[in-house]
Amino acid sequence: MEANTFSITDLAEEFQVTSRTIRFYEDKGLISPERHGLTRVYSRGDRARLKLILRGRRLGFSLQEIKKMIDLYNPDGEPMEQLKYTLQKCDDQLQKLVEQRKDINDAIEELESGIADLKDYLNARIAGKEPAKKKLA
Amino acid sequence: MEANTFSITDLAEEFQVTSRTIRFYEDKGLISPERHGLTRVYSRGDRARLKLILRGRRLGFSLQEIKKMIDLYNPDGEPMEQLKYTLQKCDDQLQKLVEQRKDINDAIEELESGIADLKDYLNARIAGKEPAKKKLA
DNA sequence: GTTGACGTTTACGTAAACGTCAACTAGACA
DNA sequence: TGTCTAGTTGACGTTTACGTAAACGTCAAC
Repeated sequence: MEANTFSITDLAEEFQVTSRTIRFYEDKGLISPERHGLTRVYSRGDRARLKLILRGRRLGFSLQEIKKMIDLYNPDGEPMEQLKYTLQKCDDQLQKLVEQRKDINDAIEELESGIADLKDYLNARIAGKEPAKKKLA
Repeated sequence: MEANTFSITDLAEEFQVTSRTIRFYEDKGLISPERHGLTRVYSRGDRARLKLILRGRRLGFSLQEIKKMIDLYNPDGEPMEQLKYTLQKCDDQLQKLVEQRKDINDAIEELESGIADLKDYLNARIAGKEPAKKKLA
């Protein structure tokens, strides 16, 4: 059977983050493992929560946003509010990402044509040996 | 005829940046206008250089990288070195942007499917909430 | 002679997400 | 007992691209 508790390095290794990062998340209130003395002991729930945090990060959410989504989740109550909040945030983030993608696509296009121009110019210089000195845009 | 010199606010307005930003670029050695007394006076060349800087920013280059590209440009010498450097940097940046785009596309996909799931779940909850009574769209 | 617009400098603040370092402790092993 | 390892805390450092404030100069207009 798999373990039911984990050390900080267990999780750090599993998810490829530093233990400092995990402690940082704790500082920010995103996760709060139990303690045996001073030592942090992570439950399966904590592990799942960390997974969620990292997933949120991958999707481009800020730690604050992630914290809100998690805070809102109350196992006793209706999950509606949390889900609605999360859904809204996801929609927002989706918009942001779509815009970013557009910006990046534009930049890529501009770069590609710029690169092509540069290459042409360099090739011409090499081929023509010494064409006239011209000004670049 | 158009003006041959510009004040800092001229350029700030033309390119939609704050004068603070332009001074910041000067701090970083990206541009160095003449002075009349203390006041900065920008030539057409300075203006063109600023344009290049902002273009570089749009394409996602750091100010450091932009500085190197500009520093390398020596009007007296062969432009080959500068062009090669710039070309290399453009290629690198292109790679970075392509990777970023991929990450963003992945995130968008994940978000979209997540959103769909959430919506399904919410709709199911709403539908099941008061089964025989009302139906909420 | 004062107002207002614009300019200058220096210097500290901001945001995000950690990294780095020093100093300390607790437990395990020999 | 001593040493190792793993863990802890707190505080400060890093990066990038500026923003903001303080305190002052300059100049033309009214």
